[in-house]
Amino acid sequence: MITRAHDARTAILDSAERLFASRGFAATTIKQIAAESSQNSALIYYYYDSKASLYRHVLERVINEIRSEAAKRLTDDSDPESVITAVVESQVAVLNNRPSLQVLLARELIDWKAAHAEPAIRSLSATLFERLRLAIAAGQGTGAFRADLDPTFAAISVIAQVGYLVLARPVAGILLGRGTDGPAPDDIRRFGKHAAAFALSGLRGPVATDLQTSFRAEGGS
Amino acid sequence: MITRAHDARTAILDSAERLFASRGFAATTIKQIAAESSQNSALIYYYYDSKASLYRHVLERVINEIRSEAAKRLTDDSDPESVITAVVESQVAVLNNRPSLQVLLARELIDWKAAHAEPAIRSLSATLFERLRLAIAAGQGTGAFRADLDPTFAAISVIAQVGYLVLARPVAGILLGRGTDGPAPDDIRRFGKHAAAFALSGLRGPVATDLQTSFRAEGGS
DNA sequence: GTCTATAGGCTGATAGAC
DNA sequence: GTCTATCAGCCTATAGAC
Repeated sequence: MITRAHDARTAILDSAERLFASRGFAATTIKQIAAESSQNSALIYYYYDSKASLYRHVLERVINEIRSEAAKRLTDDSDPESVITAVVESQVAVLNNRPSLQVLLARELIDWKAAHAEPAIRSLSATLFERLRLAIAAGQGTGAFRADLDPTFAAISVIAQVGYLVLARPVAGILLGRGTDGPAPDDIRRFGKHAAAFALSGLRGPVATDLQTSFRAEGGS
Repeated sequence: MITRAHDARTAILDSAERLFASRGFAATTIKQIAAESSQNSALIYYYYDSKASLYRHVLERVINEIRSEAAKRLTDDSDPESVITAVVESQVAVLNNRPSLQVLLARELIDWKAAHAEPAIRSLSATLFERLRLAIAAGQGTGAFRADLDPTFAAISVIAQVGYLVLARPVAGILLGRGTDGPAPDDIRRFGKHAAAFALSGLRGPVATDLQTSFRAEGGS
């Protein structure tokens, strides 16, 4: 289960991930995966039932990595503002460290309407997203955040910012003057800081209430 | 140039747009397009040089529709806040009226890194996006918006919200309790209203004042 | 302009030697 | 486990009748 066999299996999975991410499922051939991983194309069918099965295994691994990366950054005792910052920072980290993860997920969304990833997305939704939503609702409860926003909509607005940078990478690159290769890693880091500040500012609302007179200068300190 | 010929040509274009949008370029075959449009598959090669050429024509038409739809909603004398609202509403309108337009653009981004759409995106960037960015900068100049945000980043945050709903449609659907088919048209309308409000709130900042000095009362909850 | 027929190439997948 | 050889089917694209 380990050593040579493990290596070949993993090499196939790695190459498949790269190619599925960069070209898409339909445009990637088994022979391309074999060549990229320096393995025999028939060996792919020894380890995986079909191209579709290989894709499902690739996707499963990607989803687990995204889940664990995100979970790692969320401690249980965070205040609402920290939760929001942590979520955005986690998006930036995944995006900068393993770009193909989110690209592959993006393709899954658009190519299969998330048919393979639906259980995983529901799971992430029930844990991570729900945590973000509850943090926003909690902030509204204490008066820290304006109460007239729908917490679910607001949570989507939080994740949408960096999410858009992933999904519309070439557009973001052009808008930032970097061309269609997309934003540079440092652009993404800086945009992440902006996104967190923008979201917090949007949540706090236009006027600090009498009960909640604390705010901090973002970007200045 | 009109009547029968025009009809066949347009029918091919229509079906190609639908199929390229829903399945992607590589997964769509010429015969599928022929069947969907009730035309002979060889006729497609009479009107278009190749599958790739047909795709480019489809994309060109889509881009022109997006551009004209967006331009229609932007008058020249709008104040900063109206510009932001108009941009978001224009996104919602396109998304609800012609969903395949933005899906096709999304696929172009991810499948070809916007290689075919780059000139159009640059053009849109130089007009529409620049207009949004300048509106934000103008608002900052009058003190209506907080000055510590990068106008380009802020403009991306504005368009990212509805943009994410398009690109991550199945995710948004799950998060909103609608399943992988994505948000309902009414969800999108309501989210559009939220997105404009959220963006304006984020831009206005925690205090409505022309002075950007702020109190330091950390952890004041 | 619209059709039938088909070429030529590549794809996913399998059989079977080692 | 890893390899070679190969098949059946589908794909884009073209030739040529009408």
